[in-house]
Amino acid sequence: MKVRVRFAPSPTGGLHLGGVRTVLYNYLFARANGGDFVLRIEDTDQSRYVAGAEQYIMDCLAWCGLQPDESPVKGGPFVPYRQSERKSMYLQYAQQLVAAGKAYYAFDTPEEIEQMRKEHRKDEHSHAQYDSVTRLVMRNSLTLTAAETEQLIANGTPYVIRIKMPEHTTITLTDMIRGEVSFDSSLVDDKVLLKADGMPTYHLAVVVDDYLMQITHAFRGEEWLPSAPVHVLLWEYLGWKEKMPLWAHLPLILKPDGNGKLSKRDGDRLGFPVFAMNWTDPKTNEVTKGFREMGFMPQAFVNMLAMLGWNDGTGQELFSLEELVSKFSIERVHKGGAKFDFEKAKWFNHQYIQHTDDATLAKLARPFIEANGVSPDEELLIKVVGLIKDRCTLLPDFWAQGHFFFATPEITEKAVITEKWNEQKQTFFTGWADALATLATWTAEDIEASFNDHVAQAGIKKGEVMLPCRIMLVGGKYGPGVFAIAKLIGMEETVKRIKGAIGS
RNA sequence: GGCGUGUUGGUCAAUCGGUUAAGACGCCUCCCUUUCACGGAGGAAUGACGGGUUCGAUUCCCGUACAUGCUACCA
Repeated sequence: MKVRVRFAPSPTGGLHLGGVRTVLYNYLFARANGGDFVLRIEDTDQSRYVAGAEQYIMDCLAWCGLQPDESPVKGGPFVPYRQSERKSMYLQYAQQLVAAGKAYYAFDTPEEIEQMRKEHRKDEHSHAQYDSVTRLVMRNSLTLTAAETEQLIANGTPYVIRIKMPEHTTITLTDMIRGEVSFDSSLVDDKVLLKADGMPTYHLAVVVDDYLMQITHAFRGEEWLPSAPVHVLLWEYLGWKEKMPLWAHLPLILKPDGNGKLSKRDGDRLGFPVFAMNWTDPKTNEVTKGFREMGFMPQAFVNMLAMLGWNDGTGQELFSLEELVSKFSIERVHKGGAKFDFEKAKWFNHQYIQHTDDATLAKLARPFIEANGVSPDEELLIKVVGLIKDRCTLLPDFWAQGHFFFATPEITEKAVITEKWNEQKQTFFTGWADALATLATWTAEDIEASFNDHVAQAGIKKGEVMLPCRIMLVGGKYGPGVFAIAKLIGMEETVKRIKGAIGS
């Protein structure tokens, strides 16, 4: 049987780190097994619909290089891929369950349910949920006569269809990561399968669609584990047990400080992105930073995510996507959640920058440089990138570390020059600047040789003028070797900067 | 509260009964660099607790603690 996996997000906002990792694991598994990777949009909750979220999710996948084989826009043999467009398909299965005595109609209003919960919460040992004991006192097709039920439906009374959980049955499933996990059916409530608006809930939709789309392996977050018994039962009740996918519940990604699931809020609070790309909330216009805009390379981002909860056992940390495809194994995924470490994430990006050729890097860095209003010549940019990549961790660093190559910098550390300034230095720099203008060849070596000559002539220590020289050219105490900088910005500009600095 | 899941340094983590308990990030020291990084060499730092099983437990089992997830007509 052909391997088929799916990523099934709900289009309600930005795409979280954990979501991308789920996509990644799906993708790797599909590729490694010659299978299909499906993107299915789980938009059954119309009240949570967010405009643009679906497109945004697809854009994120494209940026990461994790494109689905089948999706709402790409199509495929199992169209449609949006659950809202599949609405009409679910009722029959819900009815089939009712007919088989595995589900029932429930007419309770939200207020009535809330009332029931309130009463049961008073009793410490009660479950306060719609289950095998409480369903006997609620308004549903189990407590009403068949005629009453039919009448209510005929009258257009809103109803939902709930699964009828069996009593005292142990439901066991084998998780690819956790092994056998079992639950007591009595402790699971009668989940709503079909909502009053005719839409299925996630529970029905995920089973029906996974069956219809012939999904063979289902990866999802650990937060779904408690409802897994409902899904297992549904596969059984619908008569599809043989076709049930193999489950894998992925560990959670935790916040760096304290504990708990990593949320968008933690990113804002601690100053790092949580979403793959910038997300603008269409209602509030609030922008949440993304890894892309913060200057991560997609390959580094993906590599980092792969290592968050998985390793190949050898200690290797840098993997190309192709390598991941061949080496990834779901069995080696960790059971426990991992705290997200932004410092480590940055390290990955630094590694990728070092391993990327200068021309490619120049293209990646360009938008972050142009964001500052300059548009350097491609050849120059490539040289600059090569000179400063060592000290760049994120793409915007190419501007921070290299802006002085593109425009005369503002001197921000003037004190370094002025504090110990004297006649001797004045003479040295004036003389050297003039000498530079007559230099036969403009190489870093020649520039330095000239510098050394003048240092000797002036009778001062090289160390006394090196740093001031750097400040004149760069503006601050950073950057690559001074003579390499002079070489690249050219004779005229070098002389201009030195004279400009002396003059002021 | 109930149920599920998890627990090796600050963080990510290797180990599939016997090791001086890898490696990486971060941190500290030194070297390199007349800037800052990069790089190099060192260093500090780990099996939650209590019982078993075993010749021997980080590893297997049971408790406890702690953490976390879920307990919606949300996914």
